[in-house]
Amino acid sequence: MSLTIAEAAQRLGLAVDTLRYYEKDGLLLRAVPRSSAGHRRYGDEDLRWIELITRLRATGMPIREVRRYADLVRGGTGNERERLELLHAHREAVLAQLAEAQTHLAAIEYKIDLYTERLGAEYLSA
Amino acid sequence: MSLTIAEAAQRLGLAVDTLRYYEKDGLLLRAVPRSSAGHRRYGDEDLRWIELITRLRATGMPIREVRRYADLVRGGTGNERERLELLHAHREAVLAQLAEAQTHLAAIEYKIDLYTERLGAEYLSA
DNA sequence: ACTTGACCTGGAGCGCGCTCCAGCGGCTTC
DNA sequence: GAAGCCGCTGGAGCGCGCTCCAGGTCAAGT
Repeated sequence: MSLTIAEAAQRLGLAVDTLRYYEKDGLLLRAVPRSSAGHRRYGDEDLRWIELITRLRATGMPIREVRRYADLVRGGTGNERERLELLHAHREAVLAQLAEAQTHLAAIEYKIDLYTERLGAEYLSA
Repeated sequence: MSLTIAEAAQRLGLAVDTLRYYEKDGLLLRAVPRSSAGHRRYGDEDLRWIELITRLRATGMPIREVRRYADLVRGGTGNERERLELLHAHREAVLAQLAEAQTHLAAIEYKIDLYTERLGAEYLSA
């Protein structure tokens, strides 16, 4: 029902240091609850939230903007429009970045084709 | 026919410092030719090469691997297969990265839909 | 002759996002 | 009760990819 930091890290594919860093840096919705020994216990909600911000990070959102989003959610009801705007802007940025990457990829693939052709010819002439 | 570093930077969308840095770091195929005053003059080939490595960079290839590729090309004929392997591996990495980004994006869009719905309901009830 | 401005070099500095470390506390196992 | 192990904290350190700076050279304009 609740995981140690090592278990959470493994499940999320993050380092334990990263989990502590995210918490210290205000990226989480709350201070993660502690056991009697003062050890963190990650609950389902913590895990789901961290999964979401991991997706934001993995699509290029900077830490500081993730924090802004977390601040909004922590702020409670009433700023949904702002949250939506933030996510929407990020979506647009990701789409633009994907399109750009595809253009670059096409150029790189063209280069690959040139080499493949060249090596094919060499192979035939050998 | 040949450009100053400022002109080259503008055309390539890079900073002049970045151009000098790339050269110092061995990412270019040759030392860029100089004017009598010792100022760099970028020729067409220089520009085309930098354009290519900019695409590699923009798709996430680390500097050190760009250098490896440049080393190969500088090495002359005979290592085409290695070059091809490097580019091919990069292509695979980019494709994987694009696929992953799309998965993350879908999850983020789901979240956006939730907010949109919520705000829509609020609008109707207002 | 002097100013201006673009460029040069070597090297320091920086923002980002972690990652590592020392020193310590507290369960569990023998 | 000693040893091992996991986790804690605050803070330093690091790799990446630039970016900035001081101090200097050179060519052109006035």
